[in-house]
Amino acid sequence: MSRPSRRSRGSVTIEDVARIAGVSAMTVSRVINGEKNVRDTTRAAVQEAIDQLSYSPNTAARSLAAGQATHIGLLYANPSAAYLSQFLVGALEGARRAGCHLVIEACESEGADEQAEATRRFLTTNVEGVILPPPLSESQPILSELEIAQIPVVTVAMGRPRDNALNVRIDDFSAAQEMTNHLLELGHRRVGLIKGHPTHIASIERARGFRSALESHGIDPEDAPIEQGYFTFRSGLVATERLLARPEPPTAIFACNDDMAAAAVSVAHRKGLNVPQDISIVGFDDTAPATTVWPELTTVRQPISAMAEAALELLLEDVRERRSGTRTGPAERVLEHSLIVRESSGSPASSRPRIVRAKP
Amino acid sequence: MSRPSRRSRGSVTIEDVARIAGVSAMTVSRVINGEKNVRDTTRAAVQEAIDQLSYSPNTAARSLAAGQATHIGLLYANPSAAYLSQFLVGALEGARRAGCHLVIEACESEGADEQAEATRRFLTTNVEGVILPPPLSESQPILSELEIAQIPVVTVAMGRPRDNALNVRIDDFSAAQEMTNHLLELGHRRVGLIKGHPTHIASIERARGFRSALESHGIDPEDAPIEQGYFTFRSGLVATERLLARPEPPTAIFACNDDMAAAAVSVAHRKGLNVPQDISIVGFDDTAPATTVWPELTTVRQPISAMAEAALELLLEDVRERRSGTRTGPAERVLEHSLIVRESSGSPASSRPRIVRAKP
DNA sequence: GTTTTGGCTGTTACCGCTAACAGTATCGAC
DNA sequence: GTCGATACTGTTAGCGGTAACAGCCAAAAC
Repeated sequence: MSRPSRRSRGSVTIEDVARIAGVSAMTVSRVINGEKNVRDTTRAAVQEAIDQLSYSPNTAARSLAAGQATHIGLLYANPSAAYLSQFLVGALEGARRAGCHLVIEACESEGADEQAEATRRFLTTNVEGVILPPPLSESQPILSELEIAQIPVVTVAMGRPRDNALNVRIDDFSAAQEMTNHLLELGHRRVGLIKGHPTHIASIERARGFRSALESHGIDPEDAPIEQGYFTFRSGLVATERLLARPEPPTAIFACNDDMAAAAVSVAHRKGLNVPQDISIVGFDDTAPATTVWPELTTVRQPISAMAEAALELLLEDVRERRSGTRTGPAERVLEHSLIVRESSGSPASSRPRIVRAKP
Repeated sequence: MSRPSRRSRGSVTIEDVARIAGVSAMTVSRVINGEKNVRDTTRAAVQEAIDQLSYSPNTAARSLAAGQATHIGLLYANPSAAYLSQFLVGALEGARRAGCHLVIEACESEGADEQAEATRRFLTTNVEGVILPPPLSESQPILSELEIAQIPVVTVAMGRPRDNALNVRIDDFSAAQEMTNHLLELGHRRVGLIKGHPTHIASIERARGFRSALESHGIDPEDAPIEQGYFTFRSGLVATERLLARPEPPTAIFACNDDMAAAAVSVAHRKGLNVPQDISIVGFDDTAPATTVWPELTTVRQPISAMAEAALELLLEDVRERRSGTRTGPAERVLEHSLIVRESSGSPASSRPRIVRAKP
């Protein structure tokens, strides 16, 4: 039991593992990093030593020695708070695993010049790659500025991948289709849509999915009540008012995110309509508002945290490849979504009376 | 222009700065870390070299060499998403500056055993200190478990600091008092309160501030309509229903957080009441719901990000002190809050007619 | 048998920074 | 003039890993 050296944290190091396993530190390093060229028996011995000491590598030493990316930027703008916090949790987890730091900054302005300016300012922090969650993933000024700086970028939830780009998304088209089918199968025929922000490709994809589902059920999408929204609660209020003011108001409303769906519920209640008895309302994203309003929203779950992690992974891979000169070009990862049915959707009143009448 | 060494990132190092400034690397290090014992002229020369090269220290090398804390835990449980994301942004910024990593984990369960178990599991990740934002800052099972493990802890928004504890908070009592005064000065006399979660000291402090303000305006707090809430939107709905069902409903409602205030607005609308003409509704925290509902909420701004940063700072200081054996004992930091007046508060109907009548 | 090949492992030299300690210069005190 | 004390600055030796390269050895090729 030798006295630990000067600054030792008393933590388990790769040397300790090497000693126990009877190999060199380098071999342990190889095992940790999953390199091949290590005999199976050796690998097993090392692994056992690692488990025995419950060793975990020091990320600081690791990134220092390997000279890997240490700072990854995350530029965000005011998505819903719920979306952001989930996204941050995922990105953080990925950053911890990779041993890199997240430099996060808000870019709330909408003007092209301000955005470009903010991006340039951001780049002075020496980040080696940038993650752009929506809505900034669609911001041309920012993307151009990053391209000029030759910084690798990964966009999240961008529908139309750029050339040479990294992107993580879900299949918005299919998701919207499934949700619309859910409403149609409940018996709804007049289904309204509150679209998302018009410049977001995700909105366009969701609207396409909506139309496609209607068509496959023999309904002309041209007749469907559709209102423009902007992903904000406020825009949801306006759109819902318009939908309900129509001569033939819809019996179900599909809002392109949960914030707008929550707004729709609020308007419905204000007009004395019960959800889902009088009107079904469904959302998209499965963020906090989906479960804080009453009734809880039927919605599409996006794996937001996982998307953030995937984005970070993709980005780090690209940074490494650029360093070693082995670019593999654009990459896109599409993650799984799922339909979450809660209490805000049900059969329309027009189809329920039949059941009532069927009673003796 | 010598060829850079093997793994060089081509980035500016402390050596480059030292060369330009004509001193040793150690002196540069001293300047960076703000140590005294550096002559002013030397310090200036170094600073100039730093600026000239726009040098920024490599955090990995720094934490490796200094052996400082590298992993700080953040255990959270379902506060409002808005609160969490702001908190994370602040904590992240602090972590980046300090060059440490944030290990964050959710602990949603409410049971004491599950919380203790989750805490123990969390501790296997070798974090050197833990940040507890509300509501976990009040969780006895977690605090006990951390105390057993002898891990430094900083609580956020805990009203009653434990012995030997680090805590960051705002002055909830004064803030609630100011908010209540605001309503009273608008002319309200029947002001209702929706309390926060009963076990949170912050709730108790806010209720105390509320009562104190009433008293100083000659109103008996015992007569004030007060309902219990739990900081959730749902609980706000119930509490508001009760308040408005009273024989003499309040003309103003002070909800102890924004989520409940948003719920109050929603109920008021459902009952056909206009805000603030028929009823004033104010919140607390200034999180996202405050500005997503209509009308926007008058509320108290808590500097959530700054609180997170302060918490991290306090914690790291403590970790360092423990290492060097110079404990300074408990520390608390109280940050400034501010009253944000928006559209959800106004004079009560009963006091407005007088103004109308005063017209010719 | 010798050479080559390729899989596996160890050695060395760092990555960029800082703790600890070892000077060196300056100044006042004796 | 010598001696401490004080203020400043430099040197050395790591922190805990990994890149690059140098072996070593058995199997394959000549």
